[in-house]
Amino acid sequence: MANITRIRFAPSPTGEPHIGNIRTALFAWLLTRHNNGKFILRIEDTDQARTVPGAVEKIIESLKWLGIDWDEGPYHQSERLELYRSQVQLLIDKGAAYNFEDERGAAVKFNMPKDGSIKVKDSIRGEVTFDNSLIDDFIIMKSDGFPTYHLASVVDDHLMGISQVIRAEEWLPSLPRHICLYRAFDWEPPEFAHLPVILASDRSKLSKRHGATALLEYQEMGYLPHALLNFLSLLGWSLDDKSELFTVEDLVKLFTLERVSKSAAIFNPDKLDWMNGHYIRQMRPAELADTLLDHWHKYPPPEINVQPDRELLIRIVPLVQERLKTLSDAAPLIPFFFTTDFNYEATELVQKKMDMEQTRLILNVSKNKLQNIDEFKSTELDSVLRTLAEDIDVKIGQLLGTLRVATSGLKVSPPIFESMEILGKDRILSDIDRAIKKLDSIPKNI
RNA sequence: GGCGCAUUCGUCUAGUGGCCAAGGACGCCGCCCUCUCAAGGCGGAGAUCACGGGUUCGACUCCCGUAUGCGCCA
Repeated sequence: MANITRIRFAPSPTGEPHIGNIRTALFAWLLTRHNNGKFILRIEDTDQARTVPGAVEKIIESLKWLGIDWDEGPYHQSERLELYRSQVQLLIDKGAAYNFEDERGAAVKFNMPKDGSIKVKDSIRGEVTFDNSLIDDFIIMKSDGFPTYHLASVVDDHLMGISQVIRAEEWLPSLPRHICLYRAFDWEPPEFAHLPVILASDRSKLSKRHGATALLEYQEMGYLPHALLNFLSLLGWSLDDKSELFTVEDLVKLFTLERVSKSAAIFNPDKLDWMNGHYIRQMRPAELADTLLDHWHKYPPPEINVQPDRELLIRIVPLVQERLKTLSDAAPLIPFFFTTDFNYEATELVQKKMDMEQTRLILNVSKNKLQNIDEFKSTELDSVLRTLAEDIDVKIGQLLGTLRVATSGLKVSPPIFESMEILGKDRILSDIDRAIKKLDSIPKNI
């Protein structure tokens, strides 16, 4: 009731945030918003040696891309050193910590209880138990004057009023240390939830050798933020036995820790592709066109080297929409809409079970028929060319196959009648002329 | 090595003692549709619920052990 939910995402700026980091952020954020709480971003940069320049910017960019917003922060632990020092001094004064020295200099260690055990309730795993005698005294303040993760995170979580600590499973073994720290400070510990990890397909930790692991790489590859968010939400959480397509609002409404699973999940790119394609198919043409324009602006595709016209693109989009798994799939399908300068081998004009003469015939008679069409509409093109194929006794697929290459330069293309309508009569006729010339240039050795 | 956590179709998962001779999704296979590729529709294969003991009238579901995986510490 009066308990206000305050949850933090506390990444270390040691590189680009990967899928696992962001999934943790997502779950923490979903729970916060579900409870109408405050979400806090805290940068844990107390390990100077591992801090990577630019990492904070990448963290922020990643979160913003997915729409994960925060109410406070980013706080930087490196700016709170005095605070940690005074808290450590407090512990020393109480006898809960002590100075010690080794070859690297003077540091401070925490005095772990030497016997007994710690039982803690984890919101996901239930009660977990640790034997104190197995845990050594540990460093809380390093010789460089920086606190360790253990000290800094406990101090900050308490002082920032964090109600639930949501973090990855890898932190579970250090939970007893943190509990002891809370006790030494005489503070009430927050609730803890340790999320299952995300693994690569060989069940090992996700790493660079498994391909894309950084979240922003998925942006570059043309995934939609909503698809990624939805997909990630299902890695370790589920609503029931059926639902899997959720809006962000649904997720916020439905997400609870009770439905988070305990076991590690393997990242399955195939399913992500499917989901991304699904959300692409659901977009309005203008919406997809704008999304593509944005994507191309940020990651210019090699296939299109002009600035595509938005209105034209809106007409093209319905032809390719259902053929896309990612935004990056679009450009290779449509360069011929933006240039007549596409290239292909003359032999590609010749369809299976056809020869040069038949191909030449197809091109010539098609040209004649097309010339006489006044309404250059797909339905008209459809019926005219279909009739033509029958008249000259070739399969419609063979006829269209030749025209496909002639007008797009592609063996696999968007639907041909609709494409021709957009391209217009003049353009199509000149494409066919070019094809005929190309065909004539083939040395006759068949 | 010690400790901790986990273990249902290839993968994500549903399942909280009888509704499960285990359901859904992705992927895969087949058929239909079809101008290519897709999308879509229909159907199929795919899990002795890691293994072994208990508890119980009854266990995927509870307990113990083993194995394996992952993590943390050194």
